[in-house]
Amino acid sequence: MGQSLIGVNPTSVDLVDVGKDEEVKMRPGQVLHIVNKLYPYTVQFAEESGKDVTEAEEKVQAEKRPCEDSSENDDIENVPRKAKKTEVVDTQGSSAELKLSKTSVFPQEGTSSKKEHLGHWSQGLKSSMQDPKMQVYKDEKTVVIKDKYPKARYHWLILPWESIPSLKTVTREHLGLLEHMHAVGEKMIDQCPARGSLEFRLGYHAIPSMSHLHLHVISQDFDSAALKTKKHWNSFTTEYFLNSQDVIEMVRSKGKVTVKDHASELLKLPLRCHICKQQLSTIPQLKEHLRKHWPK
DNA sequence: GTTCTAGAAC
DNA sequence: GTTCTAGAAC
Repeated sequence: MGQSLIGVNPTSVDLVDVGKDEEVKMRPGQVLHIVNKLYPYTVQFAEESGKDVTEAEEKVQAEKRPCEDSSENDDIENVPRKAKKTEVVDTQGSSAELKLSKTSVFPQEGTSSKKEHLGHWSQGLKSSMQDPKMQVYKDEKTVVIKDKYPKARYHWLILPWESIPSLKTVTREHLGLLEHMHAVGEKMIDQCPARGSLEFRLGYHAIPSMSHLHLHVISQDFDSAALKTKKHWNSFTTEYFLNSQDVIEMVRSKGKVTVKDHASELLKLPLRCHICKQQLSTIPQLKEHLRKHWPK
């Protein structure tokens, strides 16, 4: 869902959709008074050393260093950084009963009942994707980061700059973007020194844990210390993992993505090698088995 | 999504 | 006794 801003007209509420290609230019420090007649807000754009999303898009510094594994990832996740895009300041005491309509301003800000959402772990990608130290590639539409807990030797996430919560909100309007994300994923593979020896898959989790649409690009060795549970395994090796190409085709034909009802049960399936289909009883045994399929 | 750990499984 | 999994996390 795209963000929307509410007009300043004090007597009527105008919703301006800026979701697609938001063109609301705000400068750091500029103050925008967003006034829902019942719920006044002041949105202030905090300074961010020239790293506003829109600016980042304009820069389009298509830098690529996919596979050169640099140092260890700094653990800067879930720390709600001050230099976010916007700050919402409640200029009036908030009344508990007054809720912003669903299509209202900044979905993640919540209303008042429950707070934290931006600092919640499920929102982690939103901050990671903005962190230059995490970015491995970026262009006008997307950014690529390495999965913080890679489940294989190579595991990237392709994310759109546009705020799309998940596949649930994807429509035909997004087809071009989905195809671009796929193309970027393949470009990452092309750049990878192991492209000749490892297989790769590109796809989405049927029921992702992390908010913000993200395409997984993962090598099929599954040689990773972060791969620890049956859920991990099955989320990448059963139909829980939706091929990017299939998703694109589904959006093209149906205009949306539907997920099978039993998707969540797939995570409980017995451990089975994705290559030879042998069943293993524990994760350690599975990991030992996988070595047989490693490239020589 | 991960961490932690109780208790099931071996 | 050790390994391993699965569910809570205020």
